[in-house]
Amino acid sequence: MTLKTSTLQDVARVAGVSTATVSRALSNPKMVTESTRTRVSKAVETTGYRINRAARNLRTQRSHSVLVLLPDLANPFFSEILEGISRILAHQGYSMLIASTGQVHDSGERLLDYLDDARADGMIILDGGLDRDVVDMLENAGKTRRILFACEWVEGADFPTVRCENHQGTLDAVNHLYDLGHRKIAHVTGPEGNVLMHVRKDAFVEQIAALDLELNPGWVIPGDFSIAAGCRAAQAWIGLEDRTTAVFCASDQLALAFIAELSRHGIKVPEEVSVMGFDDIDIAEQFIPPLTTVRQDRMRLGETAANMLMTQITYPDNRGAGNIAILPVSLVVRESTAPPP
Amino acid sequence: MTLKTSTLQDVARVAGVSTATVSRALSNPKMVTESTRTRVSKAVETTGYRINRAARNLRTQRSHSVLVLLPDLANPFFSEILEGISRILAHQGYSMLIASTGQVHDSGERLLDYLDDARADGMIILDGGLDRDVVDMLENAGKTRRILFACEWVEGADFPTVRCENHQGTLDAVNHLYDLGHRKIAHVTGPEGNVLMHVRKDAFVEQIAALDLELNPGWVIPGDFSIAAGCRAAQAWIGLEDRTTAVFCASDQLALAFIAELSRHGIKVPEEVSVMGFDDIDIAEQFIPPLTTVRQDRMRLGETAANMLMTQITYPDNRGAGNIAILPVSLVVRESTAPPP
DNA sequence: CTGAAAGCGCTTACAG
DNA sequence: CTGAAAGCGCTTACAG
Repeated sequence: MTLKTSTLQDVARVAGVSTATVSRALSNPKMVTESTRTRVSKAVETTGYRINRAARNLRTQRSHSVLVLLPDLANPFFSEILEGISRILAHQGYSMLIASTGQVHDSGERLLDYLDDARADGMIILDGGLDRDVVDMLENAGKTRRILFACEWVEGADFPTVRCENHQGTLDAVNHLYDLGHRKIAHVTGPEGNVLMHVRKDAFVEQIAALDLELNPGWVIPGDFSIAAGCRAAQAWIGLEDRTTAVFCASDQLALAFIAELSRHGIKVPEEVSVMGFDDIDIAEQFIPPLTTVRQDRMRLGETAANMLMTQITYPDNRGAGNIAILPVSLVVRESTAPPP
Repeated sequence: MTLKTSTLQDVARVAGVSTATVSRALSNPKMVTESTRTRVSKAVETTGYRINRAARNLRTQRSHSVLVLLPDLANPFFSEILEGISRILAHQGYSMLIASTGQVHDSGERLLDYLDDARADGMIILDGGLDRDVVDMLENAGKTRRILFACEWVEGADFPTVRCENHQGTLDAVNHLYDLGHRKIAHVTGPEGNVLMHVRKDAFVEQIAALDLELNPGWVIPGDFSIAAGCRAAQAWIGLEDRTTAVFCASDQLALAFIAELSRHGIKVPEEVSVMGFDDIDIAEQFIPPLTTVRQDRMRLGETAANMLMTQITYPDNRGAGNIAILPVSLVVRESTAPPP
């Protein structure tokens, strides 16, 4: 029943040394003699001492925590990335703060405040759709070495980033459909203004051209990464005068909802149309039909992001090296794609 | 390009008042005259002052953050609960720290440390499967008013909790299947040792008895809330000598994987067997067939949990009142259930 | 290797 | 209504 937690002072008194020595024994054991070390250890034990992080943070000007900014807390795509980030941070004694872009905005805070008010030493941003002025503010504040973009990024800004091979993944997807015999392929895009949306769409258009395939204007269907957009996109596809035999969706959530909406209209996948996603979220494999998709190793992405950020925070002057990591993707062929009817 | 952030001192100097006055003007505006207030505001503006939270935290002995403990960061069930929690916290100027039980353990920390080392003012625990000695430690430390269990809870411990009507939801599920004409119903359980597993299983067994239905020992299939367990449970069900015509799964993830595995074995839902879940995660509605399930309002659950915890933290002496909130559930009938073949 | 002392940036009784 | 001063609990040059 420890009601009042003990301080460094208490430990020092019990061990019969100064607080400076206790501090050293704890944070840099080899600076003190073996005998002091054991006396301090014992004193820590008997007093039940726990460091007060608020005090240490104030003194060292470090918060020992990192903010992870998500576009949307409800999207399961991020769960495993968080797992990866958290694993690395915990290992280094860092805590993980989470916020979503919308809520930071709604509560009237500025993103930069997290860094400025000593709440976070750095941030991992998973939202490439940040308002341009927010991005500018971060950049102008000279905080680029405390910020890292993961999955998404901001074109033209000087932030380190880790992302996956979006371009290659998209080519793989289109080629897979082509190899199955599809010649009319549609694309459901991510949200307008999002980098991933552009990269994947551009790669799609590029490869369609490279394969010398037809591409009607209506075959590029605007969406975002949500379930609702997938349903809407399916309705748009159904309404097409000249339907395609295959559809490449910019995310799994989109693809799953797309297939579900088709199903509600009695259209069967892959018998009547092949559908692919991007991401390989957990449920993709359990869907009926199991979803053909492009796999991103989200755990590794999270780990890589956290490692890079920790390095930057620890060695802020190490400019240049390791500013960008691009992780491989892999095509996962399952049953939502088949030769055209 | 603010390189050095300014302090209260700087503001005080510019405004021509003491730091005490600046502090008051900022945190308790009505304590100072209108004219001082405007002078301070201007000084804040020109200096670009942001409060240093580490300093405030040390001084006030409050961290203004809350830890949310998840059993598993990768499970999408929690995403929307986080959204609810985060919304309330952000509104009150609190930050949200996230960790998973496994990682706290792996990194050699004790859960109690978050409270003891001034990292968090309170915690919301979403993991009822905590080791008994961890729970005892939390209870013995007298921190029960800083901790709240949400969704899950610990039997016999004196922690406030918010949860949903698990018992009623289970009865609704069984009754729904009964009303469709099912007389042989199986149950795939949650993880051994988990409260929800017990409550739902007991309610299931109770209602089966109340309806005077048969219940073979093999019809209660052990699982956990994961996808893998759903697949395993399906295999167990398939291997049954005397198969049931309906299955009630303790979670949606379980149910979705169960159906997927059946599908791999050529067994159709609901034509050959009806399957239900519990939770109503986003993807449930998009599954094929759309999943019949018991809906928990996860956003509201998160909001309620956060509100209750904030009240406890703010008024720690308000014992007794509002120690438990039980939220209603609702049956959502979709297409994974039908009359028996 | 160890200690005395300053100081990180706030808030809050205590006086006036 | 406002200010001078103490202090939250650490860490770290600076001496010795």
